[in-house]
Amino acid sequence: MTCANVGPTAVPCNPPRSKRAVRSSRSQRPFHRRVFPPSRAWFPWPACVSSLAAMDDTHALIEQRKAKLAALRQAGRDPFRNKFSPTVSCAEARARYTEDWAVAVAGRIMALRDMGKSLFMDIRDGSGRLQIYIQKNLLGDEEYERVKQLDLGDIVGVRGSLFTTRTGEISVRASECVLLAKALRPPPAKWHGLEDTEIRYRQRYLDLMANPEVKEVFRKRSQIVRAIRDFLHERGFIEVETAVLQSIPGGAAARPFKTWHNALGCEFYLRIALELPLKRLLVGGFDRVFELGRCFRNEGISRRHNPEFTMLEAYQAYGDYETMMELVQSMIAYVAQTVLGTLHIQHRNPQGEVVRTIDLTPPWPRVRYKDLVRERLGPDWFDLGRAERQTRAEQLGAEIGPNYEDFEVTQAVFEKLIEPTLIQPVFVTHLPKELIPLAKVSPEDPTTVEVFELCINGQEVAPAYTEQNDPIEQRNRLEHQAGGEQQKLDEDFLIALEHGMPPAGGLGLGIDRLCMILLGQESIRDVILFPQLRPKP
RNA sequence: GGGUUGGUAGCUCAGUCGGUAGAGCAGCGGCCUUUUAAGCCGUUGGUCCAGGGUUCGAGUCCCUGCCAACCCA
Repeated sequence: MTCANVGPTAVPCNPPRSKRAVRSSRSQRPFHRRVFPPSRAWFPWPACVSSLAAMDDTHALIEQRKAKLAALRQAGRDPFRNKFSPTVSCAEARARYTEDWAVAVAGRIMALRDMGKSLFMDIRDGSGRLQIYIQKNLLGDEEYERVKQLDLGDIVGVRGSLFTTRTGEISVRASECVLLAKALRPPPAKWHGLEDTEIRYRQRYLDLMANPEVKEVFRKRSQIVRAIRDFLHERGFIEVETAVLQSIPGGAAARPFKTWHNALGCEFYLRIALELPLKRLLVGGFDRVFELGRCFRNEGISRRHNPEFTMLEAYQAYGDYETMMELVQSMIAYVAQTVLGTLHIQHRNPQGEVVRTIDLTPPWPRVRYKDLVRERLGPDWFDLGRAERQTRAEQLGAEIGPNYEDFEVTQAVFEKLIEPTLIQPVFVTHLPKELIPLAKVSPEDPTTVEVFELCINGQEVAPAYTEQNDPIEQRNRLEHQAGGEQQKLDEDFLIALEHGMPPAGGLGLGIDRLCMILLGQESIRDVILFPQLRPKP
């Protein structure tokens, strides 16, 4: 739909930082206390959410529909049928049109054009739209009057034969038109679509009903996920499903959601990453595994952040970060080609103008972190004194904490100034080892680690490492990360590593963000069917 | 958490300087048997987000709250 300028992420991140922390770790923001004032006693819906949903059921529009419902029941007509079997979908009927073809179709009434003794009706099913033509002399007076009682939004089944109207539109000349489900509430719109963002997100069904392009986004999202699965299966990966409830949330630095198991009488956390269980599976002998799963982080909500989001993590034994580089590059190119039929992704603004084109044609450039920093911030950046660097960073607009180490200062500037400019895909490699304590040190430059961060559209989309498989080193790092809180150590994971984990490459990929990029959506809410909003009081 | 913008009929939106609450579509009643944003005539529909305040008088000005979007943390 739309795509505006991509702002900087500008969230200074404190190490240790996990690869899986695709979403920058953010400061805890307590939500407003939730207030539940006494509900109005006459109000029938406990969770009234919008003016549309809040239509009191004594509203005239609802009253009229209920009256029609009652009349139907009185006449012995069931307004909610159990079954009607269409022989074709609306799209099929149009695509495979032959004159006088007898069909049965079903769908929601989207438009009614009453001509007196005949009327036209547009119905829509999951496949698309189809016009129905209803004539009084074909149906008989009684049935015709019943059809005239139908409302926009009702779901009907129609039998008849195909023909083409004078203006060339494929239509069904109805011999029968039965109500399958009465809509008691009016549909949101006719041609404006539904624009109220709050109703769009809270009552997504209305959004899908009113805005075909929204439906297309989610259809494509489904195809994207499917293409990812196909690609990985083709490469010999197996898909697994690991536990969402964890007693120690690991694999990233993020605040978890807490929950409680009644029978076990203990606390659980919703997982914040998929990493640790998948590595256990490497130890167990699955050499290529992936999981597409929901992760949960108890942090802020924004255009780029939803509390629950979908991650892909893939691990390949006997691979390294370069293996994963090839993997993710091929995968995203495959997905784009398969789902979109192109490697050139156009992002448009609300006016429909192309604001940028992302070229996913492989190979994507690789650049070392330090080289990129020198190029953008000056060749002498790493030769500056501590104070001088901080001063320059602040001049450049980065927020620098008082106790920042040198690498943190650099990273803050990187995230604020460099990352947002990385629109075309690029692998930023060899990050300073302090920044990512969970990857393996690079033999060629021991101040860096074997990692990459894939940046597209000004955001980090997919980080990958050569995975740490030294259990002693891993324990040191995790202990450091836990800050001495032993209960946060996933002891079983460390024991697993002690049994020997093959050298491996690991990849994390934010599916929601990938969808944003591929589908040109500027808000994560537009690629998540039911984004989290504050519950209405 | 901070800033900005917004919340008016079922939907999309106007509402001037503070002076009777508006339009299109939807709905309802008519006319119309190939229309398609059908058309024509008539018509119903409002807790102007909520609560305070200023004022003779508030959709409009002020304060507080709620919800959302965007920007920033």
